[in-house]
Amino acid sequence: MILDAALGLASHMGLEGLSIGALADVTQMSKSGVFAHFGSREELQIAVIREYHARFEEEVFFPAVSEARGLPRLRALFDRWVRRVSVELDSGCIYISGAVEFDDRPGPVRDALASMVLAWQSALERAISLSVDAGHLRPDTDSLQILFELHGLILALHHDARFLRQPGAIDRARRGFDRILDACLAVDPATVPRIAAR
Amino acid sequence: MILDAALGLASHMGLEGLSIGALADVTQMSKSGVFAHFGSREELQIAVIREYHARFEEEVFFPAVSEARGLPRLRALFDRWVRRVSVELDSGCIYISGAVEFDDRPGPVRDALASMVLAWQSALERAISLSVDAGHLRPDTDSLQILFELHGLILALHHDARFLRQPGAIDRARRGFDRILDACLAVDPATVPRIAAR
DNA sequence: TGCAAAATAGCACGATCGTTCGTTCCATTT
DNA sequence: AAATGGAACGAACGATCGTGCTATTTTGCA
Repeated sequence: MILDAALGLASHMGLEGLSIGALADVTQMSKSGVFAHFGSREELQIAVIREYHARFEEEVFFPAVSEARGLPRLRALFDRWVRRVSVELDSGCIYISGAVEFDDRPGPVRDALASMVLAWQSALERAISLSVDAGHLRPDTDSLQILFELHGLILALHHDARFLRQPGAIDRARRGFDRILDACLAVDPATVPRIAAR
Repeated sequence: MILDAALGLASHMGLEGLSIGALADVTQMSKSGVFAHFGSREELQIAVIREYHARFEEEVFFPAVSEARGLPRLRALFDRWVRRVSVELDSGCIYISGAVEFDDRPGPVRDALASMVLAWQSALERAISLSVDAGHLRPDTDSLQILFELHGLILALHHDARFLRQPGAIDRARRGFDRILDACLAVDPATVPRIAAR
């Protein structure tokens, strides 16, 4: 319950803005009562990161891996990723806000955050590579480059939707996805039945 | 001099992490001496944003508009943008960090930040539209979509270079730029002599 | 039902935050 | 020579921060 409140608070104020006092107010507990559960603010932040990671896996990664490997799975991953970032229209992505807050603040919090982000990125890169192996994407596809550009779409979505409050950012992200992958589609139509269709 | 120090501090700690006490330490002044120049913390933050905007214009926008309109100018804009975000490898982009910090914190600071970002985005969009008008890009080019994707490349660059400390992010951003624009190049080779070349 | 253990509350601490106030110093002007 | 203005200073304020310590309450198990 405390973790849940902490996650909600951190999504609004960022990991740095997450204070034990505010968390105590929200949970109707005393500061020391909250504090005892974590032992330090850093541990609280790390616990929040881990919890966010678990939910991210549950809502984005796990449901998507049940899709057929290759483009369908990749599309499902991106689609759920988009939904996660934009549905959280009033609860920002901790991966993104944390990356900005801790980009030059070394320490265990940054390490925890980075390892989670890297884990997600490598999972996504694997899905891209699998699409190549499955023959859906051209063999000379640079999967790390695709990863970079897809990540950029999500970051731009987060920026435009959350900061600039521009509607239509979701569509732009999806259009970007299609455009990026269209350029890498395998030329042999036999190997790609109709997977690329929206 | 104070503003200069404030900018350096804000690039490292973010606009929210910029404190008057720390600024006084850096400038070897008293807190009240610093404070008197701005009247409030919010005014200090806004002054920093304005100063950053001025420097951004000076280093990115103004030199690029001296290039021939169309693709050369657009490429120059992106190139200087990339350099600004990555050269500041140890002094983050305030536009980007500020967008995350103030994405759900209404007020004059957010307004100032948003207006600067929007100004820059519309300037970039104009450069894209000009490339269409000049015949360098296909007439059916969606300039706002291009803007969205280019912005994504910059954000991904900022993320990978600053947070993940991954070398090669600059190249990925540049490659992304080429890929995005290659797909929109006008088909008539007469109108595009050799502008698309790296 | 009783008892150990865990959870929570209460209180206080040093530090830092933004801000206000009165004062001093120096340069410029009258 | 006197008066004025701006800039910086030092001290202090209330608030909040994270973090200890010590009771007290609640919980789960024998």
